[in-house]
Amino acid sequence: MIKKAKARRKAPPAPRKRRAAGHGGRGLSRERIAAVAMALVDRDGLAQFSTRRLGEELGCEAMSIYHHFPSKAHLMDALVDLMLAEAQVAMEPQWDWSERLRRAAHGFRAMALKHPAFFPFFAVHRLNTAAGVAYIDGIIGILRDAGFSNREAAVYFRELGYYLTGAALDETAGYARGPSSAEPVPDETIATNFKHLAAAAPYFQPAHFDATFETGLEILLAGIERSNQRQD
Amino acid sequence: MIKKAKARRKAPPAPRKRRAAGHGGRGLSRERIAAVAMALVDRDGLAQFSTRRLGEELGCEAMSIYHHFPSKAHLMDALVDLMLAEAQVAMEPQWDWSERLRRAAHGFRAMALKHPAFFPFFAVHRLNTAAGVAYIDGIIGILRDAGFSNREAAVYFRELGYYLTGAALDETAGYARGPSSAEPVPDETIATNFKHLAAAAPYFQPAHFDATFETGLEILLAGIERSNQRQD
DNA sequence: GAAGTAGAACTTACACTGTAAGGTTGGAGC
DNA sequence: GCTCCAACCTTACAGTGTAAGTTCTACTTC
Repeated sequence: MIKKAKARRKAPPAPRKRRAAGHGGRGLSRERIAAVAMALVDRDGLAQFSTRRLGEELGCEAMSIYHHFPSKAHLMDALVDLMLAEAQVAMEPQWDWSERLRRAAHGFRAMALKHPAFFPFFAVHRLNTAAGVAYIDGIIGILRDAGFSNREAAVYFRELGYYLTGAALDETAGYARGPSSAEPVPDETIATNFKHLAAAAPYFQPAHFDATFETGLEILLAGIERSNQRQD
Repeated sequence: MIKKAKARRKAPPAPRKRRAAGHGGRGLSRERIAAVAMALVDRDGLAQFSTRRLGEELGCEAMSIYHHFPSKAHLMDALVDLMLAEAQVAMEPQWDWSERLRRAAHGFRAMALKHPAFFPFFAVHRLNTAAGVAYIDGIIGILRDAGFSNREAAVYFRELGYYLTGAALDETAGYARGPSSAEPVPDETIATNFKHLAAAAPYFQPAHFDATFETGLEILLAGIERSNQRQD
């Protein structure tokens, strides 16, 4: 049943691109594919990312990737887990629980800002990968160690998560960063018709991101701390 | 230069689907296209939404949509503005500023929950459509009326927005709703390896969404209120 | 060395996507 | 009867993820 596949070709076989394939060479592997994919997303953005472009970058055909990942979704999972590996939950017991939460929050934000192009994907997907559930479990563990009930831990985990996700999303896909509307409202229109926004506009610049993030985080942590004192 | 276009056809011209085209008929219009598009996204989800599917639903060819919208991005803008039209900022002066913010927050959340399939798109796009800047301007206006400086208004607008976006995103694309990982961690693994998460899992169910949202919102509003008293 | 084998990579093809370019139609205004 | 034009349709193209089938290559085992 072997078809005359070769005979069908118009051009000569084209010498296959060399790859070492040995230990540590340029051969493919889950790790290398994921790392190159992340670099590609970082560089060109999510919208440009495709298996074919990734193949080019890896020096292989697109379909070779499927030998290592059953689908693009599986590859994206690997990128999510790469992200999470960078946002390790602070497990050091020398800090009290609120300081550990603060550090975890900063780690999360740093992770997002390190991969701003990928974060919007991260944000709209459930965190039920291996590294994802481990991450969640770690944060809840901090809250439980602090003496919060399971219900309280779940609630405060969520409220912090809401804030962290929204903040990271705004800094990576929001004002002046993410995909714009097809016909953005011109600045002149804002200046004349939306005085409040125009007046506050300077404070929407990236220079104010850090301070905004910090004060909001402190409001939340203080609110959680207050409820803790009331309980005990 | 008129080609023999007709002669090229294999099948007879196919009687054109009737559309009234008159006032109020089944003819196309920006409004009808946007409304049907939103209904389609609500029903089948963002991933299934395409111009061809929309054309089917409208009873026209995909390309006819382009007579009313220059690109799909423009159409998506219209959907964003449809969403915002449902989340009107509470302008009623009978409420004090914190109550107006609370009502705006509830309006935002209700909007997201009314179109859970579309919200993830909404969340990762800049809000620089016509309705978008008007919305932002309205919220900032509330804060300015309350006596906050431009800087404070920008900061608190953002912090509230972070929370609202994150909350809505989690309720529409998070736990048990949004796109899952390709190979989700099975429940048994969570039960055995991630005790904290397993114990808190019941409180992650939708039944707790309302209460979680409310308490977090109150923490933020109280924090903002406290800073206001300190200032004045 | 030769032969066999299994894994890794490649090739082709298909059903989708958004949309550029141009063709057709029916009705309004003269 | 004529022109004009908005509205809609047709075709085609470059891009996507990926199923299915094919070929190469390194590593055994004689």
